[in-house]
Amino acid sequence: MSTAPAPGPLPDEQGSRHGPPDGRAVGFLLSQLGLVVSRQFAEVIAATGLEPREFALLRAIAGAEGSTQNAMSDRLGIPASTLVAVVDHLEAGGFLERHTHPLDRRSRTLHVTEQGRATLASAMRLAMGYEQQLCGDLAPEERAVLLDLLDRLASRVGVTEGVHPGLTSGASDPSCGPLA
Amino acid sequence: MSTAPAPGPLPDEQGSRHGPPDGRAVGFLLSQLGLVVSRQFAEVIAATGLEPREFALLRAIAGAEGSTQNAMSDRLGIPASTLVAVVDHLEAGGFLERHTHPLDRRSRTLHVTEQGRATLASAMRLAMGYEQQLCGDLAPEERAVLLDLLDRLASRVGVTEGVHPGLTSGASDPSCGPLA
DNA sequence: TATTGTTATACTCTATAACTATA
DNA sequence: TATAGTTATAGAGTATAACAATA
Repeated sequence: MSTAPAPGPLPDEQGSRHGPPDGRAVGFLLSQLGLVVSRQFAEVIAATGLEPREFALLRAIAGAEGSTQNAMSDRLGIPASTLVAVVDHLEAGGFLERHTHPLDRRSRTLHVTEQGRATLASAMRLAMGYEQQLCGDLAPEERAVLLDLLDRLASRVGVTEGVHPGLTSGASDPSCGPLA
Repeated sequence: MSTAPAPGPLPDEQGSRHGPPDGRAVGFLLSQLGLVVSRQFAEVIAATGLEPREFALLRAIAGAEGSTQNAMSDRLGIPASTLVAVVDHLEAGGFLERHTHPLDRRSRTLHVTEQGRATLASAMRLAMGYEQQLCGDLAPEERAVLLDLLDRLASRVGVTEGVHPGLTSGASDPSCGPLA
């Protein structure tokens, strides 16, 4: 699947009245902003040694201590084979540990270490700081309005709450089909 | 550069008042929406045989007929070596032609064919249709408000109008630095 | 010697599918 | 026979640098 961006705003064609009345495109802006915000977010939390999806996984485990890799794979939409590498890296960094499941020795349960929790908290603070900075020009009511509008687009477009499509295996993703 | 997505919304930590008051994150929503919208847009215009960046290039050339590859490379922020493949594909599809520059035989000027123009117009209609569908739940004033808010975020975050960061070479991109 | 376009190389990312050890 | 995790392999995409033709 090509994850290539939308190519530009959509100026009116003279005469035809199909397009937006102002020649600007919500889709293009979202595509631009989404990419830039993702990159900047990655830069911001890089100070903690975490990549975004490692942060996401660590947070998910912290909220469901002792889950198996399989469970996490399902929950985050990350293919099992991909998850292995992420867990490897987090374990090598001392952020989490694998234990063998007491009842099923095929399974590994995942546990956040003390260092993992500290790092997670620190990454959380950085993330919230970035959110504040990103919205620094917006009055609180404006931010509320923006959140509402984005939420409506998100539900229209078929985005699952809290699950990022970038972590999901894209090819067989139905939400990625012709149109929602 | 990792273009990995932001990992999730940001629930309040009890006590500390650094985060958003509602536990939802504009950054995360933008990251989610941007990716999904990009994918859907690609699906929508795929009917024309164009990929998003081919669409972008074809549009740019149509608006600056006879430009050289170098000029286009600069303008869109696509590395010259990458542009070659895109132009190759567009030329093979009959959408544009390379001519040798009359004054400098190193340079190739780019020209949209008749078929290219027809296809471009068709892709444009599809794109505008997608924009309409995307914003179908929004009243016109709401859409105007959304555009205004997104524009303000975009300028704050350092997004160049009409230039998509996904086309730009990410590594050496200053707008991708620690923070804007 | 510098520049345009091209090609070659290397590197990252990811998905598919084989493989192991348990069940 | 089926499942959890792992490893291996192959493909897409892209950036870097070498290259040929021209200036």
